[in-house]
This record gives sequence, C-alpha cells and structure tokens, in this order.
Amino acid sequence: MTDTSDRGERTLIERYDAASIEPAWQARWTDLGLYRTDLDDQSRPTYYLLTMYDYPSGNLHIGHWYVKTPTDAIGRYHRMRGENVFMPVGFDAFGLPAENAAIKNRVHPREWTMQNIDHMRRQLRTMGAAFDWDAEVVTCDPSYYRWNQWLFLQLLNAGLAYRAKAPVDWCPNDGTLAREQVEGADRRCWRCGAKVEKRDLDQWWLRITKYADELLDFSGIQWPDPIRIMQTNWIGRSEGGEIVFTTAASAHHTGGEDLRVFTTRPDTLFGATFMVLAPEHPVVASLTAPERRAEVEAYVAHARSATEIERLSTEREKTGVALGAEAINPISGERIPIYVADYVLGGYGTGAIMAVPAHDERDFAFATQFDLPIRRVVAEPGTEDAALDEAFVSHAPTDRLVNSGPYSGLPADEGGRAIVAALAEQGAGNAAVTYRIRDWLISRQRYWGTPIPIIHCDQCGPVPVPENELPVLLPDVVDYQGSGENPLARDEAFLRVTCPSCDGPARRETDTMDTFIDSSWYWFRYLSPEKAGGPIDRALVDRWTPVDQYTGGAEHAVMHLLYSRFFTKAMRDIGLVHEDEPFRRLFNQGQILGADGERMSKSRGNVQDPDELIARYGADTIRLFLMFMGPWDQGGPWSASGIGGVYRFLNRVWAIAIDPTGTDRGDQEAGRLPAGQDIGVAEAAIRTAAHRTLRDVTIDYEGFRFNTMVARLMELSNALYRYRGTPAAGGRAWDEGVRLLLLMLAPAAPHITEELWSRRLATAGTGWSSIHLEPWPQVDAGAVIEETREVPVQVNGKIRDKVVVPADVSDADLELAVLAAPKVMAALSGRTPDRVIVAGGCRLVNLVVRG
RNA sequence: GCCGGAGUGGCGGAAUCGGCAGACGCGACGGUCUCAAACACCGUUGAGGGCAACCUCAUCCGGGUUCAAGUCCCGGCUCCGGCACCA
Repeated sequence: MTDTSDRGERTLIERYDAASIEPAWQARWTDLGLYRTDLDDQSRPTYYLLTMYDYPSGNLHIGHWYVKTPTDAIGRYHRMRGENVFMPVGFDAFGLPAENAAIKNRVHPREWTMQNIDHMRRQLRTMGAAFDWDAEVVTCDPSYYRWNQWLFLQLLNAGLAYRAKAPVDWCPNDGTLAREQVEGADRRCWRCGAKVEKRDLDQWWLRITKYADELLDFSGIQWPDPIRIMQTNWIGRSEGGEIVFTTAASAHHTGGEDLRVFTTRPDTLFGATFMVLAPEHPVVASLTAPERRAEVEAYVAHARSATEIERLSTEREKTGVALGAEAINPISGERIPIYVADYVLGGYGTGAIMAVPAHDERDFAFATQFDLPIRRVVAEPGTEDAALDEAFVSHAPTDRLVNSGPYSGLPADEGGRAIVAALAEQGAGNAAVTYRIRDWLISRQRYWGTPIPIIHCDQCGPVPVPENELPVLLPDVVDYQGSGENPLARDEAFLRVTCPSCDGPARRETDTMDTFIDSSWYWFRYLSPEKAGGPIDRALVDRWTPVDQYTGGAEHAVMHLLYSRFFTKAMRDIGLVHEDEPFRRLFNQGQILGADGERMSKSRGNVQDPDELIARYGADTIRLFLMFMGPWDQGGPWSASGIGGVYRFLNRVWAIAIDPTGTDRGDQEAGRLPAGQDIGVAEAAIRTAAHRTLRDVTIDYEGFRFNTMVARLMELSNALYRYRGTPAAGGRAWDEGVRLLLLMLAPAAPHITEELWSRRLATAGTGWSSIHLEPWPQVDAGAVIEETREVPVQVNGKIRDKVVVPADVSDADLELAVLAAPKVMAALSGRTPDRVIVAGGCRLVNLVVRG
C-alpha cells in the first residue's frame, strides 16, 4: 500500500499503479480474513453464491476469469446489501485428462493433478476475488471421495443403484474409450489407430428415470427458460400407448410371440403397414428367416457401430432389412412385414415400433425407400382422398379417422382412446408413458476416479463394502498405462479380498465412478469440508442451502445440472437433506473462445493467458474489461482490443478521486464550467448524474448486466471529469459523486476502489475500514426527477422534429405543442393529421396523414 | 440430424411491454500539449447524396402484420453450445 503521509509534498499527480496496489490489498484482505464466512452468523440473511468448480487442467486462462470475476462482483454487491455471503472454490480433480497426461508423460495422475491445483490456487488469488479458501473441496482427496462411496451405498440400499450390461466403445489395445477418443467416420482409436468395437460390460447405473416426472417440475426454482426447455426435452416424456402385436406363424417360426410397441399415436393403428425392430431388439435373431440371416446379421453388426446421432439423423437415407417374418395387428388382424432398422433405438420405448408411414415422417421416408404401402387413417374433413406427398403428422381437434374399420368417422383423439380401450379389454395394449432419458451409467473403466465400493464374490455375487471399511482407497502405485484391461484389475493387492459376507475369496470392483458424481453434491460439502462423521453437516445445510445463486457455463445445461437435481432429490428421499432442489437461481454465462473462434484448448494453441495482461494493466482492468465486453451470457471470441479504454477509465477514476483540482494539458477549456452553467447548475447536474447512475447500476447488478453497468460508470466518470479543475470540483456534490462512483465500482474493481477509499478516509482523518464492508448507497429520489423531457415527433412514421415539454405534460397539451413545432408544420404542409398517436407514457408522437 | 442460443457501424456491443437504431468503448481521422515521438487531452466518425436547411438508405436474407418492426408472425441462411465415457 502506498504511504499517504507525503502526498502533500508531491508536485506531480501520483499515477495509478495497479502492480503496487493489488498484491498489497490482496495480502491485507487475507490477513484480515475479510472473506472468511462465519457460517454460524445468525444476524444477517445468508447468500450462498456458487460458481462451478474447475477441472485442474494446469493453467488458469482468461475463460476462468470470465466465469469467476463477474460472480465475485455479484458476491461483493450482495455483501454490501447486508447479506452474509458464502463463496467457496474447489477442484473437480478426478477425470480423464490426468490419466491421459500420465500415460503421455509418465507422471502419476495424483502428482500431475496436485501440482496443477497448487499452481491454479496461486493464479486464482491474483483475481482479487472474495473466495472463502477455508471451504475448499478437492474431489480426488479420500476425505471427499469416501463420501461418494458412502452415498453410492445409500443409493444401493434405497434401490436407486443397480447393475446391468451396457455397450462401450472398446479398443483392443487401450480398452474403453470416451466418445472424444474415437476418431473419424471409420471409428478408430485416437491413441493407436486400431478399429474401435463395441463391447457389452456389466456396469453400475443410477435410477434417475425414477425421478423423471419430478425433474420435469421446475416450479421451485428460477432457472432460465432455455435450460428448462433443454432439460424438459432431454427427459422427453411421451404419453401414448403400448400395443401388443403377435408374430405370425411362418415356415421357419411357430409364431404367437408378443411384440410390444410403444406409440404416441394409437389412433393411427389401422395405418400400420409394417413394423420395425431396433437392431438391439432381443427377438431379431429368432424371427429372422434362414435365407435372410446373413443380411440381417451384417446389418445389425453395422448398426451397432453407428452413433446415435447418425442413426437419428433425418437427413440420412433410411436403411433397414426385412426379417422375412410378419406380425399380426391386434385390432385388424392384418399381417404386416417386420423390418430391422437403425432409426429405431433399442433403449427407447420398447425398442419396437408399428410404422405408420402416412402419419410419421421417419416411417414415411422408410416406406418410400422400401416401396411399402402408405395408408391414410387420419384426415381433415374433406381431405380423406387427398394424395399424401409427405407424412400428415399434425393433429387438430377436427381431424377424423378414416380407413379404420368401426372407428372410421370418429374424431382422431376419441378414436385413439377407443382403440386403446378395446385393446386393453383383450389384453393387447394399455395407455403408457415413456421417456427419452435413460438411467445414469456411472461405471468407468479408469484408474483416476472414485473406486466403486463393491466386492464380487462367486458365492454371494456383488456385495457392498461395509461402511466402516470406507474409504476404499485408490491404490497409489498402479499400472495405469493403457493395455486394454482396467488399471485397478492389475493391482493384485487391491483386487484380492475376502468376501465381507462369506469370508470366501473375492475380488474388488475395478470400475471407478463417473466424475459427474463428484459434482452432484459438492456444494453440500463446501459447508463442512473437514467433517469426518458424515458427508454433510445437516444444520449448516439446512441453514445455507439451496444455493441462492449458481453460475456456470451453458455447456452443462443438461447433464451436470440434471444430475445435481437428481442427487438432491435422492439425498432427500434417503433422509440426508430436506430440500427438493440444489440451486434456487441459475445463470449460464457464455464461453470465451480463442481468438480463432474455437474453444480454448492447449492442443489448439489458442489459450489466452491472463498473466501478461495482469502485468500490463492489473487485475481490476481485466475484470472490468471482461464484464464490459458484452452480455455475460453470450461469451465470444477473445480479443484484447478495447482493454486500453477500460484502463483509461480507471486512470480517470484515479485522477478524479485523487486530484479534483488538476487539469489536463491540451485541454483549452480546462478549469472552466460548461457554457451557461454556474456552480449551482453544475452541482445539480453532478448530483443528478450520480444518483441516476446509482439507480441504473443497481438494476444492472441485480440483472447481471455488467456490460451496461460499466458503461454507466464510464458515463458518470466522464461527467465528473468534465468538472475536474472547475469551481465545482471538490465541492459537496462532487464529493458525493466521487463517493458513489467508488462504492458502485467496488464490487467490480475491488483493488483500486479500496485504495482510493482508504485515501479518502485518511484525508478525512477517519479510521480505516474496508470499502467492501460499506453498505450499498441509497438513491436520492429527488435528485433523479426530470423537469422537462424531449419528445420525438413522427409524421407518417418518420422522425421530423422534437419538442421539449414539461415532464408531466398531458396528452392534449403535448398534441398542441407538437402541432406548433416548425418542422412538423413544414412536414404537414397545411394538411390536418388523420390520426394522432401518442405512444404510452408520452414517449413519442406519430401524426398520420393520408395522401 | 435433433434440442437450445446468437446474427445490429471497420470492431466489441446498446436499445427488446412494438415507439428517437448505434449508449459506452475500441479503431480511424483532425487538433492541443511536446524539440519530436509516445502518453494524455479536445473534437469528428453508420452508408450515400446535397452549397445548405435537409433528403434517401440501413439491424443476416426473403415475405407478412402494424400508425410505427432490430423487437411480433411465416420461410430460409450462417455461427456457437449440448446430444448421455471431455468436464
């Protein structure tokens, strides 16, 4: 900190020097424990502000600053509003990159991760953010992941975890691959280039589908519409019916087997002209006619290697193969051919559909491709015989069934219900709901994750590790180099155990957990990161959660944010917490891309390191610049052009606060009040500017509109700067203006404002206290009232003139003033307006004249 | 492909309960200061036309609704995020 005692002896203005101010204040704040939250303080309302924790990739880049510094401003603003703010940080420390780095550089994942965390901690401190470092969580620490294991066991007890097979992408050399590790259209391993295959493995799942309906209810939270829509679509609830078709007897098959299909349109049952099974459907093999076997098997094998995105593409030509078997329509008795096609997914609905090409776009495309009949069964009145050149999918209340036997003529909706009822009576169908969302597969065939606390015994099957034996520690020395096998399976000491239930020889589960588990409850742990007797401190959790405000990238819109909601509900049902939702309010900020418009990544070499910017401008300038760039939810490519303007702004603030009487070389008007103003007018203008800014900036902070917040502070500083060196500078209005400017700027630029604030206090001879503990100022309503206003006047929608009228003018008086305005009279050229439209609140007048 | 978002001066962006398009900043141009340059400061700056007062055009493209459209509706294009093992 700068010693202020010798200021009077200086002849030149002391320059703004961020490099000397910022580290000093950061150190002092830490010494004072200014941002250590007293979680037990009952005197103020709590405000839990959470920003998504980081993966410790090694270096903080400008994207981290973009995420964190506006969040910090929110926290500081709320603190000034009198709330007890809790803003923790931590590290999402398990995951693939550590293991990839380990394989590549022969560093242990733990070492790599912990070094990165150390480095990032130091870098995080340079932001000057008000993080409470006492609350840090590091997920790869056994004190954290043991509770992942504990929670898993509770979920297992509650019937929310189970074991089932799932296909994974498999490389013969490197084992399971993540999606991003499978490259190219021919699907090769990124590391060794081998052809990637699918392999079915027994894996652990969490029953998120049980909560599907509850997850569709957002009534308890204030989240942005787009996120709610995406989650709703992701869950994908569909109402309809299940209909049981029967296989027909044929030369190679006895028939009589049930084939259940799910449909959202039971009303179109009479229009089913063929049936499609997913390649994964269990009866595909047994239904296939011998002469079709080779073709069907080849098709199924090929379909399994395609991604879901490819399979569901409506652009791609439909493919499929006839099985050489038929199914019987339960209501019409009609026999229709059965196909296998990859546009039907094994995991959705029943994995089988009745295809109604007349009323489904995908079925229509398939039928056209394979020359199958298309039979209209729903029509708008009068269009019953109209040809179909595309699927007729809309259903209006006036639509009626046609070609539907006894149901023909019924309104489509009613007919659909009647058909379901008839089917139910004969045991061939029922109303049903299905979801797009699948259960959450949490098994990973990796080393660097939370070991799943299960022991496999030949006698007893999978047995949970007893709670008192937790944590199952991740062994330190393990051969995690890729070799196809699970890394933990190669550690004999880890692997070989006795069964907790029968004491016989057994082996540990060698899969680890998805890292989304870590992030599905970490905000609870922040409240008591050291607690040994359980995952959470119930009293603190009850007082502090749900999190008041969560901020993070929109790339997490669905998965992380949905898993967190699911976990909270599951923990509630287990009796661990009371609430239904994790995050009351959510804000998804945008993403900073590299200068090339691509996502910042080391491999692309487009990462912007903030360190050189800090050295040149200081943290406050960067913080402010990131907020000023544009709307926070937008992000965009990084460009430092413009940062100089923000730096100039801070220099002006510095000059205004430290030297009100100074003037600038080169300014011929320096020291003079603006034309036509005396001191009274000038001071009133300053007061109005300051309080209007306060009014607007407050709204901007509340709405996270940081770009306009900074713009408004720039306007205020420009307004004050105009009076610098004039008789109005240093007066009461000026002093209040400076005070408000600093207070409003404090959440966004904490260092320079703290420095200038401490100098003000020193000058005033008051004892020091931090600006960040000041209350948010009050708007003086009297100072913001305007006496007159300028109203634009249009003639036939084009601006022709402006009139200045009293602010409380009546519509009638306004109209008189408008008609007397010279340019309006010229534009009317003697004509009388046919209509006079006064926009609401006298914002604008439009005169409409014909001819 | 499907779901979600965005497209406004040379650039980042402002203005969305339908009411002055371009706040604020960058850049550019002119000037002041300086021996000079840099810094700083003052001014101009959407495009086109006109001596001027002013006029015309302009918010991705094409239609539409309206006294009035960046904003609402219909159709398209481009870019960004997600699509279940990156986090």
